[in-house]
Amino acid sequence: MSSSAGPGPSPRSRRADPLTREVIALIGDVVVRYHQEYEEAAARHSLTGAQARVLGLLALDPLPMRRLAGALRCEPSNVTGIVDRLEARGLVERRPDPGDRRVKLAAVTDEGRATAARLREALDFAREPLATLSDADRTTLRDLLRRMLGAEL
Amino acid sequence: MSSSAGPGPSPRSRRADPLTREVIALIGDVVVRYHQEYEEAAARHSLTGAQARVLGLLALDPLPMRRLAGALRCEPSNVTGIVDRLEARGLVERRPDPGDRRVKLAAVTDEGRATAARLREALDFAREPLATLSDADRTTLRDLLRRMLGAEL
DNA sequence: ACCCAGTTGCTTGACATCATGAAATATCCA
DNA sequence: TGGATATTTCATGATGTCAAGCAACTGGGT
Repeated sequence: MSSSAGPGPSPRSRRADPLTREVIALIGDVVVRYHQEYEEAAARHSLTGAQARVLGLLALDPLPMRRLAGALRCEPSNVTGIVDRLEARGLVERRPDPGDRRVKLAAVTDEGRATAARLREALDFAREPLATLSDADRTTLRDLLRRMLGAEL
Repeated sequence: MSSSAGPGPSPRSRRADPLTREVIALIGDVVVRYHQEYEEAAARHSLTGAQARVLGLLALDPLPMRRLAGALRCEPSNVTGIVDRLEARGLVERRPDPGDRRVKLAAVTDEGRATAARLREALDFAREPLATLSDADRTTLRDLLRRMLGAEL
């Protein structure tokens, strides 16, 4: 993992200062809210969070099961069940990969695409809190988040 | 919510501008990374994410099961199982509430407190992509997140 | 005071989903 | 042919919901 964590002299004596701790706590709050609203939005469409994530990914592009597992960061055997349930509802279908008969491509159906689109609209939540920020603020926030994430990507 | 799906001019007319969409996407990335690191840090202590969250809450203060469920935003019957598993490991104990014999207070044991402390250090350390931001940047980020979250709290 | 009904807090049970890991199967590739 | 890869199946466990149950608190009415 990130053993590239800088020239830190002592790995754990590194107690964060109050400001950093507050930012961490705030990010934690954001994460909690995001997850909560994501699950609720999915539930409004009778989907679980995992199913909604898969549907969202497949709406962009069909994917082999293995890649789907990679995107979700879980075992391929887990994806089998999630796609099974989406397929049982007619939102997703499995298609053969013409180039490799071992591979099955998961792809959204028309109904699945429509559901994914409605779901995305429902995810307005992230937009609302942002409404209180001016354009300049949003730009600042974007740059800070970019740098934060870019540090280890 | 948006049941205003009438014969609207265009269903996606309330499409957010590109800047807002990018910020939303970045927040999504932060959420994904945060969760991943949280789960990994918990796993390093042979805990699940839910168990780690409960342990972290109880390390601050003993709580009735009901309040714990409220904090986790799940059903009380679910908390029973999570606390059961923590109790089986000696990290948490159930104590009677002197004021109301129906209530059971979940409280960390000494060992639980120690585990919670180690866990928190691991999390602080893991979330240190913030280190790439200057003090001024962090202050700015803090203020932006505060305003974003404060809007609906 | 008493008792009874309703409410509240927690647990239990049945069930669905998500997640892992090991083993089986089919296919690819060197 | 033999080893690697993609998917599935099975067993298992954690998390989550809901309904039902028990214990304890609370508020009337007598």
